[in-house]
Amino acid sequence: MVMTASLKAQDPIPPASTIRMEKRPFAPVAIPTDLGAHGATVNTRRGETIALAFDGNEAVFVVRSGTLMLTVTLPHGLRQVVSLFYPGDLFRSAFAPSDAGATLSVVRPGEVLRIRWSAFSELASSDPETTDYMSSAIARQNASQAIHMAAVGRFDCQQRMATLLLELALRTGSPSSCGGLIFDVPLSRRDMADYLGLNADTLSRTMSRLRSSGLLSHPDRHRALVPDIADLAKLTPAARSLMALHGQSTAEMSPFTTV
Amino acid sequence: MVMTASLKAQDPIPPASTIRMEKRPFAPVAIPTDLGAHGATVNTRRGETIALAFDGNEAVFVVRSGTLMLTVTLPHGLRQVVSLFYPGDLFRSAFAPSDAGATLSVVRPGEVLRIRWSAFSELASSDPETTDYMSSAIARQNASQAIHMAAVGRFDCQQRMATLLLELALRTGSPSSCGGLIFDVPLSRRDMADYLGLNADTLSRTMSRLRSSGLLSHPDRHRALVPDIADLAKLTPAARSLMALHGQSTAEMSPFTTV
DNA sequence: TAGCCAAATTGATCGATATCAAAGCGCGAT
DNA sequence: ATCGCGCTTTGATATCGATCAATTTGGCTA
Repeated sequence: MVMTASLKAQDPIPPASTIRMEKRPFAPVAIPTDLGAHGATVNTRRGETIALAFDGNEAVFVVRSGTLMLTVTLPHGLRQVVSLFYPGDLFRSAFAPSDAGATLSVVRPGEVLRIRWSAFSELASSDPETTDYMSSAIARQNASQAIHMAAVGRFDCQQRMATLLLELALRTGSPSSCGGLIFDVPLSRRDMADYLGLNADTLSRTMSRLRSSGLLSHPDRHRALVPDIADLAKLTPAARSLMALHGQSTAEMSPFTTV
Repeated sequence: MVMTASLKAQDPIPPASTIRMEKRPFAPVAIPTDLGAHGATVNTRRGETIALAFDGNEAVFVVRSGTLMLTVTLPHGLRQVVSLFYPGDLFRSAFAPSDAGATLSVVRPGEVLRIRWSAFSELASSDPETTDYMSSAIARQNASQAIHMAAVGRFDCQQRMATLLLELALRTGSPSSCGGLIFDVPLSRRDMADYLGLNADTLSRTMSRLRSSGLLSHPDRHRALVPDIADLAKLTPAARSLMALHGQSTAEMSPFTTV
């Protein structure tokens, strides 16, 4: 097949000299169980926009299930999906820039905890469990954002696509009956493109290419099946980092000793 | 002049419908004065790499003066400057992704406070001033990162360049004797390019274009003079957000009522 | 001051991705 | 079940920025 040629894998050359940190796998800290008592539980519907402030107060959102997305829209319709929030993630409304058309919206329905910032910060200063949860969630998310930044700034089209798919697979994937990993792709093509800093047409093309090379298939429009996740991982320079970041959150599947 | 034609300004159309937040200018919270007692003061030299961990412990770095930069380097030499840290900013080593060749280095010499994370987090849970400082610094930096993300993901070459220059001007600029704003450009062309997700050659070209159109001049290599900051602001869709973010940190200069 | 090396500039060319346009398809509404 | 709209796919073409290569500049050392 013609297009297979362009699907070259990355040389697995780790830039050893530039790695200054020892391995520090992110030990995920669980959401404190009693956090729900301090705010409202919101059942989110797909596509819904979540108001960043309520009653004029700043808020914190804790994702219990489902997926949220933070977008900014600058003049001329320049739209960028800044980050995705998965279960365990935390978002404070002050993280959104002012004057940038920031919105928080739902890409995968689920349950979100909404807590006033004043209440949350007070709790955080008295309850160590909440403090730990907050700092570890923020640290993990910042690290994740750094990878995302590198992908958008430096990867080519296919690398970006592979990065997103791997991220989704690691975060929300589960082993499928026919081997491989199956996961939701709750974002529209446009949202994915805006997340990756690409044009939606180009993204669609790239996805078709991955599909026709057998790395990926679509049981239905918002679902993806990756027969061999290691093959996908070979396509993105961020594979190792991504696995260090979200690898063990879904501990039941990890055929990653090969990579 | 021929090239002036391509220097078209942005229509100042605010995407009103997408702005969901009221104006919330970031009130900068000062670095607690007694923070120095809990860690070491490091005098940074230009180009120096700052070890992210010391004695095998995680650390927090608080920038008192000068500028730091966080870089990741993924396989194939893909290098991305993730963010810049200015006075008042705070960086925790766990914010750097693992397996991504992350380094923290000095672009502008100054003074950095280095505190063990264990000591800092303990302090943060007992001292409200530190708590406030930490959360507001992190919030501001996250918002800043969102803008940066949009710039790298969606802006063209000139818009990115203007965004960086405006950021530097707002953060570190001071009024010059000949009118206008003068500021250090401590980054090399390559660092700027890696910050903006551009090629260094392209960046140099863009800069020459700005220079020859009179928007910018270079008294010397690492210094820039912007005669009219409003003209520069017109070139980036992120002008308003940037000004909301760092505008008032240098309160003495703000001829921005025009924008 | 001369000499050397790295950084920056500039030009010529190429290519990846954006753009524009036309089908195709799926999903919700009636 | 059918209709209609919006999302997606795919093709043809244009374009911006990357790449490659040749100078030029600047800073540092001897």
